[in-house]
Amino acid sequence: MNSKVFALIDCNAFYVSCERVFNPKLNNRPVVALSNNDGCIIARSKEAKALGIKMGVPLFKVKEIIKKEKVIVFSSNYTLYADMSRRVMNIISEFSPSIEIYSIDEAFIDLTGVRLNYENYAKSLRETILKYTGIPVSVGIGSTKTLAKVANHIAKDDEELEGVCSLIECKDIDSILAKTKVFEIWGVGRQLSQKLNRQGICNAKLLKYCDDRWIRKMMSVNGLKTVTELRGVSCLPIQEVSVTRKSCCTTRTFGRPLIDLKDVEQAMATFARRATERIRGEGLVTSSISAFLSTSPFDRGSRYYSNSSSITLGYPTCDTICIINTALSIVRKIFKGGYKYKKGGVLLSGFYNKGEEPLSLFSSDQKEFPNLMLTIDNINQRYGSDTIQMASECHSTKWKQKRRNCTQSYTTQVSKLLLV
DNA sequence: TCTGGGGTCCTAGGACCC
DNA sequence: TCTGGGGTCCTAGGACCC
Repeated sequence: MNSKVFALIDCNAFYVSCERVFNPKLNNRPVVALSNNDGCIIARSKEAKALGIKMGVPLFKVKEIIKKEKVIVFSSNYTLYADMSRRVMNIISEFSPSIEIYSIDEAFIDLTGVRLNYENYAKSLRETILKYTGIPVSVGIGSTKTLAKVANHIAKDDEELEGVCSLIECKDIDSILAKTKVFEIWGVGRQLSQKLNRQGICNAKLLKYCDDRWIRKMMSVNGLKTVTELRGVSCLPIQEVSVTRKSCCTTRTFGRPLIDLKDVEQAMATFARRATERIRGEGLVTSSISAFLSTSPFDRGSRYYSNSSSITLGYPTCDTICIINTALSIVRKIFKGGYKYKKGGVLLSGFYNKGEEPLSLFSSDQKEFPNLMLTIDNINQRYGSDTIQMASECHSTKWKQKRRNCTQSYTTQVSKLLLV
């Protein structure tokens, strides 16, 4: 048998589940978790879904339901979620040597050649994760990653399956695909599904039997891969080692609109510093710096403005001072007075591993402070990421985001440990 | 009052080369 | 009268994912 077996492990309502681990009173209650700036709902418990609260909806649009039904609302606590994710992933790695961590709450594993019953294996994985971390997961199993995704949806929806669904022994995958809307297929988003629907292709079974050349034209090369995977032919392998990233950005919606250049500069200096600290932690240097600013696209009362620009450096660097200065020079160029800025960001790209960057013939005036950077990183790692800032940030709080109801860092700070 | 953040990949079109 | 063909590289914009 040369057919492959993939499993997708996906945490159920991950952010809500993390909060429940440390506060069991939340069990069986409607709970939601919010995006940054307390803007949108990005995780919902089963009970909250049942109230009709949709994924991604802005908080203010469901205020009524939340009040009436006493829905519990959390600002997102990424420090906690990242640590809980690490624990879940560690357990999954023990069940398969071949794992791809796909997102904070999802991982693919390769089960090809496992001699045990796949469903039993998945059930024991699920029980172990629940027992050791308190996080409930669903497992979908299929001969391709795309089919494992389909199986995972079924495992989540059908309570009788106890969180595990395998399509490996399934004799009639087509009838399952017929019940899967094209929008639910991994890799088919809003635009593509509308386009397919207009052509009369509304479910995965119809898509599976379309002509290859037609699919290539409609959905481009990745779309053809998706459809090939629906047919049971694996084209998307497990990506175990994370390849070097191609870009790194820090962007935020400001807690309130900024009007003055000085306030915008302070926020953007912080974004530049955080992005630089991240690439430095990964041993990278950047050769291209971009910055963007925009007003709110939802504010009908004001004129919309958005602009960005980038600068290519003559010499790649990971020096915070140099990168902040470059970012601020872009900010001064794209900033226009008289607008209410609501969002900004700094994007770094054109990376090299430190020590492998090309040397420049003309960069003798380049000033860098590697020892200073190392010291700052050590301090910030130990005492919290914003402990040492650059003077250009001015310890600014004007742009700071809303975070009305955020739980503490139960697992990453000794002083915040839960007392029992 | 109030609408997230961080990524990847593909394509079309323009500039440029000989 | 009549104005090629083949290629690379870069960028902006749009699609997708969680």
